[in-house]
Amino acid sequence: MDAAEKLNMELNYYQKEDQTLVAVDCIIFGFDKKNLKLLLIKRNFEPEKGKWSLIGGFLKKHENLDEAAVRVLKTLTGFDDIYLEQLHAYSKVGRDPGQRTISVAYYALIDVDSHNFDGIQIDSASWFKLKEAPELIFDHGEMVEKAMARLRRRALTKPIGFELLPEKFTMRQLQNLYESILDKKLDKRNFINKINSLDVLVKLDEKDMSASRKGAYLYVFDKEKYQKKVEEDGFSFKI
Amino acid sequence: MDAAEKLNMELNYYQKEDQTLVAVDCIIFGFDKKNLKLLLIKRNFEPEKGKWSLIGGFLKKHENLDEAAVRVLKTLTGFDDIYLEQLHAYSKVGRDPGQRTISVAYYALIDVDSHNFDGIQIDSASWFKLKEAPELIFDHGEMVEKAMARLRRRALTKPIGFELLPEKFTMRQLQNLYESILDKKLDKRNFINKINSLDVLVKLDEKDMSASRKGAYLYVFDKEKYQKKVEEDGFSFKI
DNA sequence: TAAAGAAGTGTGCTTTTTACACGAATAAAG
DNA sequence: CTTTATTCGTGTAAAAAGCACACTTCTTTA
Repeated sequence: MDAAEKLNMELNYYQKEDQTLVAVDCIIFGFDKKNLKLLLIKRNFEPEKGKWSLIGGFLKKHENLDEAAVRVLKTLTGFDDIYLEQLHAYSKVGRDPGQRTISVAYYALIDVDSHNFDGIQIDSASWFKLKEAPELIFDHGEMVEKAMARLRRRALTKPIGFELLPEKFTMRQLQNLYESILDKKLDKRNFINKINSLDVLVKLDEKDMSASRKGAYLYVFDKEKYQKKVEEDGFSFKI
Repeated sequence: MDAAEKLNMELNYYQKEDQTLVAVDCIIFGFDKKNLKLLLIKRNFEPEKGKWSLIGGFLKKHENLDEAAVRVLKTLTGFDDIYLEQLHAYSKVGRDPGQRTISVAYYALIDVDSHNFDGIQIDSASWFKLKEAPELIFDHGEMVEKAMARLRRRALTKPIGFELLPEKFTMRQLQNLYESILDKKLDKRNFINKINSLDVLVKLDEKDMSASRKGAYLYVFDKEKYQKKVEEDGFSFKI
């Protein structure tokens, strides 16, 4: 039997193949105008009851992975208008001691302040500053690491940072966000010059008075303008 | 029943969850010193018999996804020392008409000339220039697109291009490779200056006489030097 | 010995990135 | 009413990186 026939067999006789549980786990990043945070739950069920983990759920027959991720996120937070991006599939044998499971990780970006989490669906969920997050079960720590690396890269080349901010924000808040994501201080003037040169923000006449006597002008991200620039001029967002 | 209990149920009663077939599909890129190519097979089995596709196989209980990808690749090519990287999980309901299957795509980089494909395991496999590749089954075309985009990004920031070249190569071959990957002409002098400024190649005393009367010096990538620079100086490879 | 063809090499201009400091505005405290 | 405290907002110059660009060298073959 040559290799083609072997593959043939594999592909024809689907019923002989091993089936697997497929899970979706979500790394949920939030930003509260100051710190980058992670939403975790304390498991009140086995296995690993009492330990902290990402939220997750299993893929169902009738849905694709993106839909499963949205469902899982909505179950926990009540929101379904949240930025989600597939990250990586984790499949180590024995990663979940219960049963052979592979997990496809997604990361989500939420503007914490504009979403009311009072109605949060799970009591034992809470936000942790990234650096103060507890140890996580299974390979969830690894997932968070990879999500963070992905976020760092993406935020430099795509305007996803705005997903973490309220619709109206100050330059300072935007800079704080980037400083949190990149984990380093940026120069205020250079940052503002760079952002302005991108020419995708609209400066409002309104001020945010919450952080200073003087007040700081509010800006909004002009998504249409951004997309038009991308399509028409091959513009690329780079910070 | 609150959301926590619902998740609890989901997570506890593993046996009630839908199981899924998990496949691995490989986008195999090759470079023959001139063109970037794709290795495809003509299916001599159902479904979609007679059409072109990526090679693939199913994940088995005892292996993780990386191992499955290596196995699939070895089955087809006979080689198992090939660069592989996970790309994305595809899960559209009905993507495979046979049975509900999700597929995790991997892309592979092969130096075509140094690998003897005479002993290739499947008769109906062949290399296609990227722009001349036939239409593919299922969502394989989408996978190739995404792999290409990933390769373009990666090759600019990681020294993975060398995986596509023989151990010894000329500057011109390296430039041809980058021109193929980026699909644009590069300036010879600027390219060489850039590469030399990275300081990770070793120029040999040997010449390649195959492409010119004069002959062109051969170079090798100094992997140890590269890794040392990354670790010690935070060096980052950028083309 | 002439012709052909790829190999090899450096400079000046433009653009981008980086470093860096002070006056303006305003509310709160006295 | 005046002072104080605090954040906001702004520009320039130097350095580095990117980019455009053309001629000579080498060697084989006719």
